[in-house]
Amino acid sequence: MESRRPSIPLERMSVEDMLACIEPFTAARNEEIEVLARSVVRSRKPSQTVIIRESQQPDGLYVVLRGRVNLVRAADGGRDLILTSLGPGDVFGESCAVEGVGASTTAVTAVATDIARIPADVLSAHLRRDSNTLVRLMKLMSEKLSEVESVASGLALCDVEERLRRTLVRLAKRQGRHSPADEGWILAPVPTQSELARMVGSCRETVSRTLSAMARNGLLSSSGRRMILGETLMGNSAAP
Amino acid sequence: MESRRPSIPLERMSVEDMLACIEPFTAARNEEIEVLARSVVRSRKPSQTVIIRESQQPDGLYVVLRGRVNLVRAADGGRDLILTSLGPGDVFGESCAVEGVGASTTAVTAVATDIARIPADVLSAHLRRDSNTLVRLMKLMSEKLSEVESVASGLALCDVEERLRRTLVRLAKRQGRHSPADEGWILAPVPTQSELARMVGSCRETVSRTLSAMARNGLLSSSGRRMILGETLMGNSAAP
DNA sequence: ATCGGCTGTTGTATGCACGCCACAGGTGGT
DNA sequence: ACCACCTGTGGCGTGCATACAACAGCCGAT
Repeated sequence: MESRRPSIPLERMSVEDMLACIEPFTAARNEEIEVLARSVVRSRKPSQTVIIRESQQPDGLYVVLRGRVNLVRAADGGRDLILTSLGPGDVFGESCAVEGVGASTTAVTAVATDIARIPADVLSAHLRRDSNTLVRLMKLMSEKLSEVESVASGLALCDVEERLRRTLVRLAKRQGRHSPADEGWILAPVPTQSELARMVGSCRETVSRTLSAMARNGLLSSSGRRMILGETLMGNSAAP
Repeated sequence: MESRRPSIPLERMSVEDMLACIEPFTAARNEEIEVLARSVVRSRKPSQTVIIRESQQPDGLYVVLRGRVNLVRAADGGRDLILTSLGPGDVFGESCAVEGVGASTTAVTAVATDIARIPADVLSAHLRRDSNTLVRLMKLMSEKLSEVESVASGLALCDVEERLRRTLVRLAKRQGRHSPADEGWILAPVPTQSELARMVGSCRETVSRTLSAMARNGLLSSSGRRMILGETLMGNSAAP
């Protein structure tokens, strides 16, 4: 959910500095940051680890320091949909602050990931004292809502190619970097094709076919774990 | 978003009483309710009136008093998706409280509708003074998020019949009433089939066919603007 | 009233996008 | 160098959208 790109990786910063530079804490008072920092628990999770389970109350607010975490809805039959893909600086588990409702999605690491946890009671106490954080948390939620609405409307109104386009653009804007030399955006490491398929609500085979077609048409070029998105793709950001 | 069912219709209550009994204001102090009430503007809108336009900042928080309002994402080509359908007691336009982000959906009346508006500046001032409302507003948003996530995952993972089932159940639980005599839930007035189609991301014809099939199998029975959903349908509320 | 048009609702055929199965390379990680 | 996990491709079945057609209620116009 973040566009900031700190010069030092988050996992090597002090806990205080880390908190101070991520939403929703950027406007919190210093003493509040210190109170929070004292309770933060950091840990490293292997790939495919479930951190929060759907419909259960999360035990705190989590911050992704390194790696990637997917927010997922699963159906019986093994199929599922990745609703959001979170990278360094993003937070999840906000619903621990809202009493009475469990988490709406399952959070599972896509790769080996470093995370930080702020215990639920510590966060709640902080929110009661500092409404700046509360407002910013609400802003985060409204951005997330808008994103999920885009996913939903895309599924209903667009074909696979269009959905894939938008997903790649979103990923590039958040995690990629612009490269004038290659006149495009570099996206690395690219998620696997089956992961992309679970993001756009399709199957691996179709994603493979569609990506090849887009590469043929000069919209992108991929090699190994790198992908370069042409400027043509990045143009349209308005999304139904 | 509400399950309360007041004995008196909202549009006939005093503004103060009306505010006091809807979320997110149920925990607001009395003097705050009065301050808000002084600025509330009520109005009646004909069917198909656009109240809030996507990507534009709403001019206030709206309350549905009577009728129905759809939150919609439109694509070029006339096709669109109804993400949420709001009835009496529901609110929309929360994003007027979050600076910097426009509305994520267009709000349009489905039928002739009475609404009340709380101007954006009055609401913001109130939120700064009373964090109870802020917290409840956040809870509303998280419920909405969860609902939209259900829509998205349904579109990706379920066929039309299953999506229609869930949509009907949602509508019945929110607006319908239980009738032991008919051993089922009475849903009246039912949205038109084309409206249902826009809710489940399908087309009018398919909805018609699917409803007939469900009626044949005894899952529901419909006559005119009334529909009775059998207990069988209402059972499963857990949703991927 | 009567007529015509308009809007909303339901039913039936055709075509296509895309999901599923199967198999063959290719690639990265340890 | 191995093995597990990716990726590319062909074929096939089908759910569902597109399109066409028919009918009922509603309203204003004459």
